[in-house]
Amino acid sequence: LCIVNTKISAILLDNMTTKTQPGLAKAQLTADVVMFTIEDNTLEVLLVKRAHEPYKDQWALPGGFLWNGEATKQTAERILCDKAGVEGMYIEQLYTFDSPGRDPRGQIVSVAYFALVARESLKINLSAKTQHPTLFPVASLPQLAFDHQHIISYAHRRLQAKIQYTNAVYSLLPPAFTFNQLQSVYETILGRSLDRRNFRKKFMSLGLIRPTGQKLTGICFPATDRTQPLVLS
Amino acid sequence: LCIVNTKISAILLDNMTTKTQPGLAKAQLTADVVMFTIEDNTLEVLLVKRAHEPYKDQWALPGGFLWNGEATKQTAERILCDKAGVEGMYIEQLYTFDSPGRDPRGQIVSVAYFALVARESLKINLSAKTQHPTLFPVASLPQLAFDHQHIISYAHRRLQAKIQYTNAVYSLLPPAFTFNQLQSVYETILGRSLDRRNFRKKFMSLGLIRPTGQKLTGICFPATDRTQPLVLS
DNA sequence: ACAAAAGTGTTTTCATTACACCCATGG
DNA sequence: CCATGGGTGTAATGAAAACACTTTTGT
Repeated sequence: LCIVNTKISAILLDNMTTKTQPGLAKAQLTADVVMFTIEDNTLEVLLVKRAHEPYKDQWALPGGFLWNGEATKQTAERILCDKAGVEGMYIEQLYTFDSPGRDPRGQIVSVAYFALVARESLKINLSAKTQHPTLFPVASLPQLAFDHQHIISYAHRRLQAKIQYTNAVYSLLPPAFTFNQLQSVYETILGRSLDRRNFRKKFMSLGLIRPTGQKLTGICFPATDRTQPLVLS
Repeated sequence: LCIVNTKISAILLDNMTTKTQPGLAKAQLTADVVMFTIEDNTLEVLLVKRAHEPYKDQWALPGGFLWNGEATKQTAERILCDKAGVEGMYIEQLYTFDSPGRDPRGQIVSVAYFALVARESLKINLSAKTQHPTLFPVASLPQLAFDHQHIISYAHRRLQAKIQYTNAVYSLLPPAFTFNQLQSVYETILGRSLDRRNFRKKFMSLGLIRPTGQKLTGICFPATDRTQPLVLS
């Protein structure tokens, strides 16, 4: 199997400069976004209803084809801005999905992104053009188009891993929040309950939280400079 | 900025089914592979010499365009097989690089893979077609084409993180190896020295190593079933 | 026999887990 | 006054880090 390819690879190398040989894939690139938010202690993801075939009228991740000169991350941000009216959200590349056959229209490769947005800053745009963007609880998703169910599972696992070693979770919260709200976000994402005292101890030792001093209302601000741990007052 | 896009996004949505609108990017997809190996306590990466413009005669990661019906992972494996004569290596998707301008020929998106191969199983193919595949120490790379320097740095960081929680590093070793060889691989990748006793203790407690009993030669086999810890004899 | 590499245990420190009662608020 | 939610500390466990001498092998 290995040796047979030698000859063919010569064609490939020529292709790298001529760019117009048969056999070369005419893959198309899309960006799909898994946008998470939290509402009523439930982890939710933004879906849209497909207006066209394939998978017409089924729910799907918001996504779209790249524009000229655009990076996939910009595509993802643009799409999210259109559907959810939110800019400057936390967004990162998740994985590139490219199994042949994942899209019946042909070889369509999707660079998936995952985004975190606080529910408060979401302004979902329900005009006819936006394909009815809707939040669904991750725990009870409808039937999804393409391999989007798989992409969401992957994103959920990434999110669970990510909150263990980063402060990305702040993106899901308003600028000021209580310790219990923070813990509740963790519990929601991880799907299990955590010990209140240990949770507080851990977070305090990380120096990522600054107490506001507003004791009775129990409000904490996220550290403004998140690279530099802040001293407790 | 956000609202202006609403109108344009309607065009995009139509495009999603018609597929032939102006403004849509005609991006091309390539796979590039960062193949690591270890030789003489040095971490090395496989590079090829570009035969054509752009960056003619400069060193670059082995890579190539997708074929029809091929997944990018297959592309990466095929390329590695051509240049390094190795099949069944450890390979995983690294990241997708797509900054506009990364390739002067136009919008060329690269799905980067990273691979680990034991030096012994490498049979580098030096025919004229293979662009002189050569191993370079990661610590002293030549000037590289495109953003390949950046991709290699990213891969190196991923490798450093990965060996902390997986046994992927076995792919860099022959089937039988000594404890010190194993430790040496870790030290090479991490770029710092580790305590011999703690290293052995840690690995033994993980149950991922099986002693061969061949005490004087000090050979250990990697566990054949790596999901099931093995009992020590 | 000398030098270089391989083998071996103990102690300390730190992070993680488990666990229960008091206080304040609002109805 | 009762129920709910918010606040707090200690003890046990387990993992990680620091640390030095003996044995073996090859020259």
